[in-house]
Amino acid sequence: MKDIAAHLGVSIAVVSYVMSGKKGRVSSEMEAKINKAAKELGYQPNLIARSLKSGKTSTLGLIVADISNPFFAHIARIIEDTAKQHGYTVIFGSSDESVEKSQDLIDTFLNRQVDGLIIAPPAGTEAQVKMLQKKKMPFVLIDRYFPDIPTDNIRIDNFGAGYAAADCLLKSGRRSIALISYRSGMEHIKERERGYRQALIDHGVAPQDEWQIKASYQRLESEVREGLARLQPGVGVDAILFSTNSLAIEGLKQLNRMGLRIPDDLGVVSFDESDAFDLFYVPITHIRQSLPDMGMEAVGLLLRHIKDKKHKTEEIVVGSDLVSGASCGAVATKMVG
Amino acid sequence: MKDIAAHLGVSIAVVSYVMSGKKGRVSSEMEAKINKAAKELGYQPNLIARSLKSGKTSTLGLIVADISNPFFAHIARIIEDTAKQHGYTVIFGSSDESVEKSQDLIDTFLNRQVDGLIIAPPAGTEAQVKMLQKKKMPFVLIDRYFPDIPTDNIRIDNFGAGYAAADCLLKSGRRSIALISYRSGMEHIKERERGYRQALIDHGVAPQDEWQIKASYQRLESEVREGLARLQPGVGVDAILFSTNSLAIEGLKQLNRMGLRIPDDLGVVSFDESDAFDLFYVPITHIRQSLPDMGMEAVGLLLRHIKDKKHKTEEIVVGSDLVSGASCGAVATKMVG
DNA sequence: TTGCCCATGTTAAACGTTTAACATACCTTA
DNA sequence: TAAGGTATGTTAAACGTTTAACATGGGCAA
Repeated sequence: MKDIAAHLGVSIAVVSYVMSGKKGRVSSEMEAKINKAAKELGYQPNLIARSLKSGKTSTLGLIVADISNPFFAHIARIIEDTAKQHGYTVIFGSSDESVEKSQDLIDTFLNRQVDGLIIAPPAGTEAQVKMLQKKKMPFVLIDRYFPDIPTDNIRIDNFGAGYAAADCLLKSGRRSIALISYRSGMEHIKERERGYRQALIDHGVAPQDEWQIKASYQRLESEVREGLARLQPGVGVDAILFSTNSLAIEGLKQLNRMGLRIPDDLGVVSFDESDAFDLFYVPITHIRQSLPDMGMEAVGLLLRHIKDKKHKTEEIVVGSDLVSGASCGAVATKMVG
Repeated sequence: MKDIAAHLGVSIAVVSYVMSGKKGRVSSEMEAKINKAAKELGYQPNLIARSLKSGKTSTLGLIVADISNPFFAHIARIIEDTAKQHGYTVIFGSSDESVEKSQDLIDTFLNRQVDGLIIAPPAGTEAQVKMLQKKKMPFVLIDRYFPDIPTDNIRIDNFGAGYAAADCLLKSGRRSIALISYRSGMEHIKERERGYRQALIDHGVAPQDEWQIKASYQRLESEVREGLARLQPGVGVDAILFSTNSLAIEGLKQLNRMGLRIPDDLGVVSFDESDAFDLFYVPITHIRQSLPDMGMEAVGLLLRHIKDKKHKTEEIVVGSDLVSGASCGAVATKMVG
């Protein structure tokens, strides 16, 4: 801008007026001259300076458990696109379900003056969420949420989805159904568990504690292995419900290794999507969450909150549906394609 | 900082000196007082202001074809981690293999004053790359590269990998081997094609033009379908080599639909990794690129280039290997696990 | 005692924008 | 013709840092 002003022998202010598109502030001849000079000199605005002045960065921070997990990668893509449509750029970080990394990322993003945050919060980060609220930093939670802390959040009907998943297995005649989930105790997982239990009860099956296997994010492989050993699938239980895609992928690998056939020896249903579910020798029935809706709603809600700081908190439930493969068991009737 | 200075009745400068860790510039009592006040008042540095002054943002821009593609999502994760270790944050964007979107992202990132860029460039973006060079903006290319433009870049030995992939099929007794790849004409794909052809020739098989199917990124499904129809797999060709994971996923879905059995009716090898390859009814033999190396080297090289603008360009070839499944055809001898 | 140096703190300019407040000249209108 | 309005440009302060240059006072050597 300085160069343009000097080149034309005018003040920096008038250049700024035309560059920032203020109408009616400068004559049209001057505007033309300045635009011409700007093009010639290849002017590009310095967004950092702009941000410093305006206090806005047009940047959103995205914190997920792991960007390389297809579930989050897919959401990230939607968020990126939606944010761009509104002139925002996204910076991201992976928390690995760690409280410390999450705090670290939040601090980093705050220091970088992001305008808002989209977070899939790890278990145990209630304090971080409250801190954001105290600082009046706009944010929305996705996928997970804290029932005791009212916040903007986007999620599916986890109870209903858990119910539908178990229901599918029960309707196929399965009676002893295991649930493999994360140990974290996050509410969305608990809801899925509740849905699963209710479905069992509604079908006259008493849920057994030993059917519920918990694995930790950090030691997925070994704990899934131990869990499966305890379950004795095919003998002890006749079906398994996985509450996330990563659990299912790991579980299916091990079931393959154990030589179990699905759905003959064992019925299987999972949450989330994966190319592997579609291409498995029997397509895996799974709960599909509407990731486009989740991402778009998250950005939309966040931007509304950024623009109107007094915005009351909203909880948005987006769609999910059961995609029928043949892994439940009733091959003939369930196959969809 | 202003608050701290006022609170202590000192100048802003001395606060700045201790906050930015300048040693020997301020007495230790003063330093202690200021640190205490900073903690009490919850001071957090404004990185935007810092950046404006220093001209450095400690931010890297990452441009990939699609962050929701597991290949790029995985690289993104490595890059994120490596960048964080060095105090850098990553902003990302997906080009969808579009020249315009790529230009758009580059412009956005430059305006945001990123310190450097990591780019998987779409076909036809030579001019963009040259523009970056003219502006002396540090960047490194990953996965793809332009043979006519010397740039920092990280890639695998695409010729060797293509050769190894085809070799595996040939050694299993396949003679008519199709290659399905992207139409883009990017050098890394061409190299894979050259490797494939050379392997055929070395095994005394004359490559047929009609064995080479090209699909465009934007119309993947229909063009793969048409390509497969022309190939008549199982009749016209006895094996298919896919040059990327997305092509393979799409292709395998359609082969399933066509009722073809692998490896009995058709041998298959793919590039890249996927959970679906491991969990397919027969594990898919594939070329695994060392993503950790690619990501870490990319960040390392970029930071070297940022620190030393006179750094001469480097081309780094990272490892790749053939992960044997049973999809080549020689089930008995090839199975690995 | 004088003169210097050193340690420590302050002042002010700068980074690239934005924008309120001011200045100027011209045009109306009565 | 005078008063007021309008159109257009300039000045300068501000955003939150950093840092060169300057100021001050005390300690030390000769």
